[in-house]
Amino acid sequence: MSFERAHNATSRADQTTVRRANLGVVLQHIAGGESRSRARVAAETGLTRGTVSSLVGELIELDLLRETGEDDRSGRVGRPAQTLELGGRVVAIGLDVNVDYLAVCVEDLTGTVRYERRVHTDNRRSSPNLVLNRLARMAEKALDAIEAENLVPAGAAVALPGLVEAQTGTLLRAPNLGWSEIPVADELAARLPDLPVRADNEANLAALAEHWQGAARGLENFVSVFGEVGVGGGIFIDGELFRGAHGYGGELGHITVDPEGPPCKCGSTGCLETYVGQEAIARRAGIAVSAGGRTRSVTRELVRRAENGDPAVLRSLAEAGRYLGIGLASAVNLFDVGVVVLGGCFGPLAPWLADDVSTVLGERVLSSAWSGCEVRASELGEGAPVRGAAALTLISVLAEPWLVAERPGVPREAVS
Amino acid sequence: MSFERAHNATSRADQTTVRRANLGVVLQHIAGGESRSRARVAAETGLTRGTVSSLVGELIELDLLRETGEDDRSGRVGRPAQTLELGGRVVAIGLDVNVDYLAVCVEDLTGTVRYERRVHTDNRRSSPNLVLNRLARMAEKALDAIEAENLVPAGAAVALPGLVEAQTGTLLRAPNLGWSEIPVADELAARLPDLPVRADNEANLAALAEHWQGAARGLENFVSVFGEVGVGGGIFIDGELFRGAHGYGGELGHITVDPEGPPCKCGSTGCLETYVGQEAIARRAGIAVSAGGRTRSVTRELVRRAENGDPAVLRSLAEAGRYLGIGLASAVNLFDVGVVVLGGCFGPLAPWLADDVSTVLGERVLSSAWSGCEVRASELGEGAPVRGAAALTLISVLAEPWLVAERPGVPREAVS
DNA sequence: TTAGTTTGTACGACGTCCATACAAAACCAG
DNA sequence: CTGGTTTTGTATGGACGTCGTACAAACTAA
Repeated sequence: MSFERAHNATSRADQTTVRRANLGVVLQHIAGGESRSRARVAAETGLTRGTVSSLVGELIELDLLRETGEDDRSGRVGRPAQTLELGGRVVAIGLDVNVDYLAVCVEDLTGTVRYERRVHTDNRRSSPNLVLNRLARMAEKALDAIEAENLVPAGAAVALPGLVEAQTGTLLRAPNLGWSEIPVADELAARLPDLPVRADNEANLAALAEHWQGAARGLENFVSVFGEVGVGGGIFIDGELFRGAHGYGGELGHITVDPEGPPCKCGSTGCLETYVGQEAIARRAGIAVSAGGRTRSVTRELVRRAENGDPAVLRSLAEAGRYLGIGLASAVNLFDVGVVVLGGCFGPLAPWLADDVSTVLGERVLSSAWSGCEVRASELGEGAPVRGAAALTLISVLAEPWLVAERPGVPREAVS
Repeated sequence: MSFERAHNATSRADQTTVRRANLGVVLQHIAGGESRSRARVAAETGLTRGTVSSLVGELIELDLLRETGEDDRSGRVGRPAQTLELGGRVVAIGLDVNVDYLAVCVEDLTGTVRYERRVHTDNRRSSPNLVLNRLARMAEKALDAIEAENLVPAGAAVALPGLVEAQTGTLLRAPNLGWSEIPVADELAARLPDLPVRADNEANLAALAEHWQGAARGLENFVSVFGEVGVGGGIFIDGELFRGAHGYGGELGHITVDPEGPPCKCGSTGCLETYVGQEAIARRAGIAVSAGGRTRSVTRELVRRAENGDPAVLRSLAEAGRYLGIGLASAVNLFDVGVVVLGGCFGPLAPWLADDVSTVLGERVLSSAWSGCEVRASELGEGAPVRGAAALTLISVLAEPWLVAERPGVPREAVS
């Protein structure tokens, strides 16, 4: 199953093109909302009931839809509808490599988490090879659990804290991990036979997760900023993750917020990350950050002290909010979105950040007079990247359902 | 002819969908490049020769293709091809309202300018109504010229120096013009019967023009910065103009380059425009800018003095180059493009700007180590917005050729 | 029980592309 | 000059997918 997106490459169309498009339309319509019967889908999509019947039949064969048969509508005239529900056995695997943990999760088409594990290890001190071995073993256990429940994996994706070339799944550079030029997707694919593996930036996948099941549910356009040791950005435009030309767009952390500012690991000066990265916030707040310290515990300490009204912490967070606002304003001016989501460590800290961010956005966003910019806190927090990694595959399946038919693992005519 | 783009709104597909898509594929293939015969188009698109024949036949009927019959290939075996050429009578009108001039042009599908007029007037001192009347009269003269040559107008678009809601064609705010909340597209449509009119930001349209016939020909991804009194940005991603959620994205001029910088007209401080707007450059260079002075003469003066080695001017331009680099670096980090085009007044000044911009981009762009960012000077200069306005319609026609059949002005079966 | 309403399926019509065959127009070899 | 080869463009039947219509199924309301 290949996942390339032919965004603008106008390619020749065919009857099969029509069929595939309509399979996607029907599946997404049922996934997205209220319609739960063939007749309603037909009425709302404009397709004929006959056509919808045929499409639904194929989707049921592909194990992407189920006919539950229950219809609990009362007092309505006419033959009762056969209720359609999303998904049977198709699931996706999400993986996450961060500085101080590895994570895996399994999610089905409805967004329900069916399996989840998280292991805390300092990945800065291990070689990429060792870490990927460990992650592959975690994925294998997840695959065992999937098999035990008679589910079928449609694919896997891994979230990485660095610059990722999305097309090839290569990690170009992860300063906080100390890795560079690692073909992570290929390495994992070699360790996990018969499973398509993709790789993407953790901030991108966090944004995807917020759109899929989090604070940005249903939003077609928003910017999400993901704070950990580094600061990443995920940008959603027209219902799609925006990756830029090569696949490593949306790098919010290295927007210049002050050209005379402190030097950044990236080689530039005054990057947003040097002001609102976790280390910078902790340092200003007077909290010592050991080299091997866990990022989550730092955030917890910040939250604890902020709740107790520690003035140094409150000052530090206020400054962080201001700089976040400056950086986000540039992104909002360029992308013209109406919502900003604060994710990663900014999620728990949002109560002390959101107001300042909001104020600065009001001052610096050109279109704020017409369409104000709303600031929201992440709902998924630290778990967003793994969830987004799973969602990456699931969203592909919803958009291009026919691809699962071309997978060897998913029998076209399953024995059920 | 409606021009809405259903970007991600996966809508039901149909046989007519297939036909329309393939009409676009064939037309764009002939427009884009080398293929000039049915057989070659078939071979390169993957369609059958028979199907291409049928599609070409329809496109000829729509007056979008012509069979010139001449084939000057020598010494090649086989039956000679019937040469196909773009476009017969279909043209588009471009309009441009700037601070100190009005412009109109007529362009055909091959990108040839068939008519062009430019009138210098101080539009800051006139009411919007008066200016639009004047512009409409210029457009009418262009329509007369079109009719005299037996051409058919497919539509018009107007470039505006301000925030434009692209969907409705409403000018929300043009600080340098002193206009706000003017439904320019509707106003012009009312004055120009039977002609679909759209409106867009001048920087967006300048970028479109550079892609269509200028310095960014053939580039799928680039950022263009357009300097005049204000500073605008146009962003091209995946071969399409990026407009953002509401249609007023890409506002490069109001990226923050220094939060402690001077106040900007937009209400913020330290915007890129306050450093590299024409006034700022001229002021630092010691050139007086009168309130009603023409922007073009200021640029000419700057170029003249720079050529003579005026140190104040050279210092001012070096500083402008540096700040342009800082602002563009943020855009390049977010959009992940490989090329930057310097347009508007930055075009003629590029010899003194490009190196500094390039240097700063090398320092501040995160991915510069892998894919360096090239800086180019605009080829169309001041004329880019009008040309882009015409191109807006022409590109629509190439992508969605069937729309011209639904226009009353274009007879489906023309008498020829 | 009967009429009315809604759901899902069956079947023929239509549109579009594909595969194949064929005619047309050139070049090449002898 | 003539016949074979190559390439181009057209014509025709088949495959595929949606549409429109008709019809059976299942429920409500009177």
